[in-house]
Amino acid sequence: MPRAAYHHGDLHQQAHDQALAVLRLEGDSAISLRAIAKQIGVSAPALYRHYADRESLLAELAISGFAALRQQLLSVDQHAPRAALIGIGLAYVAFAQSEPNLYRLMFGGRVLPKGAHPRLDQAGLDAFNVLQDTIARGQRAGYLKPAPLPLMTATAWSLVHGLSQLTIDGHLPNADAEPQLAEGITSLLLEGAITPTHPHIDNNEDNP
Amino acid sequence: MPRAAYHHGDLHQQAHDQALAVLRLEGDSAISLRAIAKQIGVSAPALYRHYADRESLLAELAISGFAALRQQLLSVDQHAPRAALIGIGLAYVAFAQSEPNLYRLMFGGRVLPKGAHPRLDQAGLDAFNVLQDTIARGQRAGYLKPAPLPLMTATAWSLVHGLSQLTIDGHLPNADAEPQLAEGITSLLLEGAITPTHPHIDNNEDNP
DNA sequence: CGGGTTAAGTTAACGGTGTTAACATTGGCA
DNA sequence: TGCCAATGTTAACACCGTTAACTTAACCCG
Repeated sequence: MPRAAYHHGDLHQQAHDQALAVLRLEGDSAISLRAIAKQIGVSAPALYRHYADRESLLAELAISGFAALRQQLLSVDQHAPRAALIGIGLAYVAFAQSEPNLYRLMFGGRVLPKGAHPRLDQAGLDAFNVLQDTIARGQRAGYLKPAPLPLMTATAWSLVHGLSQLTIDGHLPNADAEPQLAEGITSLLLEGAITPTHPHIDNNEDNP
Repeated sequence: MPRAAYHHGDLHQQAHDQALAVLRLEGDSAISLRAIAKQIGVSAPALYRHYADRESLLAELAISGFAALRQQLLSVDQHAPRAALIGIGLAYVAFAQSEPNLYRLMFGGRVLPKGAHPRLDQAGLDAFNVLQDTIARGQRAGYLKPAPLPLMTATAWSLVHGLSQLTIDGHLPNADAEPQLAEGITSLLLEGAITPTHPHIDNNEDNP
């Protein structure tokens, strides 16, 4: 077996795990190849046999993050359209809140420019498609308006992503009542924000 | 007056400007105190007379960013409620798209943990309040539902923030038709995503 | 006007980083 | 068995943020 062997045999996976642990605890900027190598008990350049550079390591973490997010979204019950939509939203926000640093890496944008890591882009698309399919199902069931699918998907994605980002970074004042917040927001999108008493008369006067 | 003077006289502002220029071009991770000092023609530790550390410099950039965002939101015409709400949304997204790297710094979350820079938190709140006031006005005018104000504000903020983040990072497929997208999304939130059959009149859309 | 206090700059240095070059070791296959 | 490719090693380069100790200049006050 591997008793201080020259060839480690498991370096790739072990570096991945170690980096993920550091990411969870301290965020992506705290991930250091040298520190990871030292922790594993290997020299720093050894990591370059398994990752082209630091960014590739981070990309791989983000890829597994998107896969986990996708799994979490796939586990939502798709029976009733409304429950499915709200369930997707709650699952999405719950993922972000349970893995804030991983989520920030996945969507940070600072690292990982769009086209640099094709597998990353694909993983993001795969998660995106779960949400899109749920919306399309809601439309086919007649529950959702027949608005253009890209528009509806962009709206839903923007809403859950924005809420996730704002909550995990503490930007929302009145941060009390979080679970109700996510559900209330989703409901508000579904049912609309304007008063349903009259069909919209646009140029309404505003003073009392 | 000061030609190659020992006391620079304007170092604080000049470092701020230089850092902002680098931020715009290459993002916050490319901001280096040593490089900025060299560019200005001063030694690196001189910057520590004006900024406690690198993070403080970044915080100051973010503060001025929030002030600029607030000004842009304040310039929206507040006459008609619906136009005001859509205008705020468009102005918000336009700001993010015109200053993507600055916007990422302001909301990145990686740098600048919540309570570390009180002036930053206050600047964010000031911008937040412009949006919140607009929503409250819409409620007083009877245009918006009388839902809890924090809920409505969180929803609107999440939506525009999410859309901004997703578009500037290129996460949305079908990224065509951007201006329509922002307006369509805002309208969708206002009028609701579900088919208006539920409010007990003339329902003929049917589907199991 | 002169002198001291202090704000604002200097160089030198510490420990850390990603990354490359050149070399060493090993496992597996012809 | 012998070679080759994969996978490690050490040394080194060019950066980085930050601190300590020192120097210069500006200003205020007696």
